[in-house]
Amino acid sequence: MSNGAATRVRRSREKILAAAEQVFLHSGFLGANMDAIAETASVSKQTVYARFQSKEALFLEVIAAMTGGAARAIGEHTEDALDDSPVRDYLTAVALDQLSIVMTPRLMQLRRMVIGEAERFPELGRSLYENGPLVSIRRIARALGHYISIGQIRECDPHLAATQFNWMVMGAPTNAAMLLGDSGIPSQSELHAHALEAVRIFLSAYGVPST
Amino acid sequence: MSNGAATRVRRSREKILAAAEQVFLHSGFLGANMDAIAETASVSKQTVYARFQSKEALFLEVIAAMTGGAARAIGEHTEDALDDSPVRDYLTAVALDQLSIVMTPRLMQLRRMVIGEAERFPELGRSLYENGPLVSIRRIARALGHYISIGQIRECDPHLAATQFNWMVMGAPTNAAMLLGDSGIPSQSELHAHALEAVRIFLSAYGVPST
DNA sequence: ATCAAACTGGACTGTCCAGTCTAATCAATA
DNA sequence: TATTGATTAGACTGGACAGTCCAGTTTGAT
Repeated sequence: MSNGAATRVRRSREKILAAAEQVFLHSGFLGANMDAIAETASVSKQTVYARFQSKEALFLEVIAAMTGGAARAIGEHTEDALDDSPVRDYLTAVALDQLSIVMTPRLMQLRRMVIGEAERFPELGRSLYENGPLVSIRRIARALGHYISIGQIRECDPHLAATQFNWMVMGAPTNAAMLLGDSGIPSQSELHAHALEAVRIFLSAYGVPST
Repeated sequence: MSNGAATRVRRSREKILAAAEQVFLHSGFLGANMDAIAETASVSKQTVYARFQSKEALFLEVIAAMTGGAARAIGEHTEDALDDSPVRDYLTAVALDQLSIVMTPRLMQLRRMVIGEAERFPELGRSLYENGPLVSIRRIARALGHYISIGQIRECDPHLAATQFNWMVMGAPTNAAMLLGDSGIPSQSELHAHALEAVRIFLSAYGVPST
């Protein structure tokens, strides 16, 4: 095999990323300490700097990896397959999926940190917005377009309606989690009830009476 | 007069608080620099430490003052006086008021900072939550209770309904502003349209058909 | 004019930390 | 076994910064 060294490099790289994620999420960018990251990764500081140019570069990679991971997770679920089920079922499934994927301590910590660093690293906020909420909204808008065309949803701007729906579902839990910490994340059953209620409200405004 | 010195003390105190607000909002707790605060306040560092025990104490006072100020601003408006106007008018007024008070760069920066420091200073997040959203929700819940009793709103849990309404109004703009920075704050006309639509949706779900 | 409290500028201390350097060790290949 | 590249421990540099100290000045009241 000609990959002995390469494997070692990849492994230490991953250990460092995992450690950095943990430390950064807990302490923020300025509060994090490169010695602590190296120690958490069980790696020498030198190795950290062999893999990553600087604290800032490491930080950006950690955030990019987490943001990308979350986007992929959202993308995998609910892959439009439900197009021929009733609107109510589709919306309910989307709402539950999103809540269960996003409302985790890890992603809420990521979000808190990105918001906190929005002044220093504005591109992170934009990236998280575009890879998170915006992706979901676009997907929902596409589905709503379909449901409008088959008469299960009133005529309306699908993107606006999708935006409304998205934040009806995500707004309350997200904001509570932002300000109250992980203990502000609602329980599974609360989230479930909240999702059903959001769908009910949305359909009573945008649904077609007949159905 | 026996207040010469006292006046001076109060004035320098206010200059320091104003400067600290500016610097902290821009750089966060760790990123802020006490020398910069003193210089911005046109005051010597010594004076800063004569008024405030430490960086942390100053930070906490700044946040407390801003949080309290915002809470007061929300409290002053919409002082329940609208109890005998139609629900639609009341909800519209509340929504517009809240958006215009809260969706300002200054309060959005405060919110970003509190979220970013949620790990270090959890009590700030709780305080902002209780003095902000929770106050509004309670007020709306009280009003909804009234409207339920006079038959303009369906039977329901007023607190839950108020929570839904609050986040339908505030969720989308707030979250955009958190991740996208001040440029993510919607324009006045967008906010206006958004408020009207939120009221429409809410009433189609919770309103009484007759009216 | 005198006094006391507030204030100033700036030097100073101690600490923390990003990033570098060195000399030695370890692991895989050939 | 010899070579090569990855890794390690830990010392070190330089800069930033919270908080203190001091010696002198300003301010307002008596």
